[in-house]
Amino acid sequence: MGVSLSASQALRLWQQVNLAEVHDDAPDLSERQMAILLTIYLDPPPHTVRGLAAKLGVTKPVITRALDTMGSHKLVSRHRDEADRRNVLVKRTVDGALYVERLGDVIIAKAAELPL
Amino acid sequence: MGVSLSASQALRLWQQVNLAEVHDDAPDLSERQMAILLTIYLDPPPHTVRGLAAKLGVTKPVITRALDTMGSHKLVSRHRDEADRRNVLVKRTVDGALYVERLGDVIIAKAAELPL
DNA sequence: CTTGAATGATACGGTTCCGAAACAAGCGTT
DNA sequence: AACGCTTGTTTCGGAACCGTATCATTCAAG
Repeated sequence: MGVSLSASQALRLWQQVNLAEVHDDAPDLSERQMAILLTIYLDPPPHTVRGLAAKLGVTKPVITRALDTMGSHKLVSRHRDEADRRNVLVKRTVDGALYVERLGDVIIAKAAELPL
Repeated sequence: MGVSLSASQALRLWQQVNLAEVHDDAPDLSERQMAILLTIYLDPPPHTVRGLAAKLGVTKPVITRALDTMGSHKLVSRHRDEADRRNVLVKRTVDGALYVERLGDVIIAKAAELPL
């Protein structure tokens, strides 16, 4: 169970992927935005503002603002929960799925290049 | 040569490490700041503003501002190059080394927890 | 109904960041 | 000394983000 990494490999991987992301034209996401985006795409729905805030250990406005920004980039979308109209359900988008998929490819590629 | 990751593992690793970083009290670094910090700590010196800008593919003010912020957090330090006083040499700090070391530990731990 | 709790969004003052342009300082050559 | 060239910083208006507090809407229970 698990993937074994040396300290050198772990940090080099982090550097290489971050360098690749910075080099790209893709929108630079903050750590918080990245955590939100990946949680939406990896964890089972539904995803609410409150739930995301709890999972990240941050306040609700942080989530609202991050969704504003990522929504303007079409990475996520918001919909009222018709069952309980207080809730906002955060959902995936085509662009967001492409972004996440591409990120995964970069991580895999950089991991494959790591020296032993 | 290299570490083999599935798409699911790669993305889950990225999520878990980002979640851990967000949850921490440690200063939230942007992707660019992270790339700079790791380059300073992993790549051989000397590190200049111009060199970092070239490696990241960004303009010099981006580096200056990132060094301002990270310097205020004591993660890096700046020193004039006495051989050529136009240059600024970016150097490591004790706090920065601790930050990087801790990050490496988190990555290793999260990688070890990945399901097959 | 009305009240209270829950959920998201918004307002506020302050900080950081952006890209582009202008600036300041140091070097090397003449 | 004076000129270009390199290096790093600063400035500018505009945007994003922070934490705290407040607001608006909705639900659910009395």
